Amino acid sequence: MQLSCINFIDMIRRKTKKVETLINLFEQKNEALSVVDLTNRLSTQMNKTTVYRILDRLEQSGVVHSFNDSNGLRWYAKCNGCSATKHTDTHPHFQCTDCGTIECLSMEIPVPSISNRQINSVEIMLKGTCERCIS
Amino acid sequence: MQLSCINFIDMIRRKTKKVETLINLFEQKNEALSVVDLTNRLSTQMNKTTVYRILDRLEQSGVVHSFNDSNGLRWYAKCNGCSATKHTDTHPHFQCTDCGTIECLSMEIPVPSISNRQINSVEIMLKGTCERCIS
DNA sequence: AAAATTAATGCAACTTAGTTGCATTTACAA
DNA sequence: TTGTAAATGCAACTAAGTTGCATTAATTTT
Repeated sequence: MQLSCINFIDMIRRKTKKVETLINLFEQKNEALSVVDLTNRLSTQMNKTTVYRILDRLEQSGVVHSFNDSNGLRWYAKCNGCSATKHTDTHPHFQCTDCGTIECLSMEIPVPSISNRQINSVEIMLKGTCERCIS
Repeated sequence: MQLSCINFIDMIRRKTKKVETLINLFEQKNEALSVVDLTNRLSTQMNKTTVYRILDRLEQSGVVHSFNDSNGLRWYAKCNGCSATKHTDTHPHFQCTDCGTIECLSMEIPVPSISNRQINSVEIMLKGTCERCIS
């Protein structure tokens, strides 16, 4: 288990088993997870309302961040170096239009500033074919 | 009326009044329009199913493109230089977190390629405070 | 111009992601 | 061990978006 996982658990208020279950899922891969997928996979272990609420708490704590894909579905992915007060990890995502998987990319994409407007966050979604589906 | 409006009408199969009504709304400003907003504003003139279907046809014809905001709502904005077969206008958008307005930006944001993956489209959403709300 | 054909529209019912209120249970501190 | 606050389950709800089917409107054909 990585160091970040320990931080995860420290950040949130109560270290319930269900919270740990969700955190472990995020630790497994560097992929985003859709809420629909999570509620399905966890349907025997917890109520869907609980899934929504734990994800919400994890986001408030800076453990994960959320975004919506082009189908309007909500996804969550773990943050790197964020906290409850400082959400700075705004990495781009890559969604494979074949299998639907969303990867988190570590690259930095510089965005020019715009006159008369204040930019607070940047959401970048690249779409195409992933490593597995390309071959 | 701009030239593009004439092209708009030529692209789709039938130039019904309702189609023209929608196209005119997109011509008025360089802003994206949410489907929710459109169905509300047009509720006395046409059924919401019709709004959805006209928008769908306009997108198929390359007249507009759609995307989802971070609340999962669908938005449409007019394309520049697209057709039914060639969708190349992938300009970034700017959403004001105060008033919710989404502007289309004409800037080009270069995105580096990624190894072992094929990128087909790029969706960029900048979020912050717009010209009107900043003052 | 009338008939035939095809596309567009309205309406109602439906699907599904996400939310809310409230009662109950669990975790932690005193 | 008891009290308190947070976490959970459940059921009902909201709202965006979709579907099937009957009807209407626009084009084409005769």
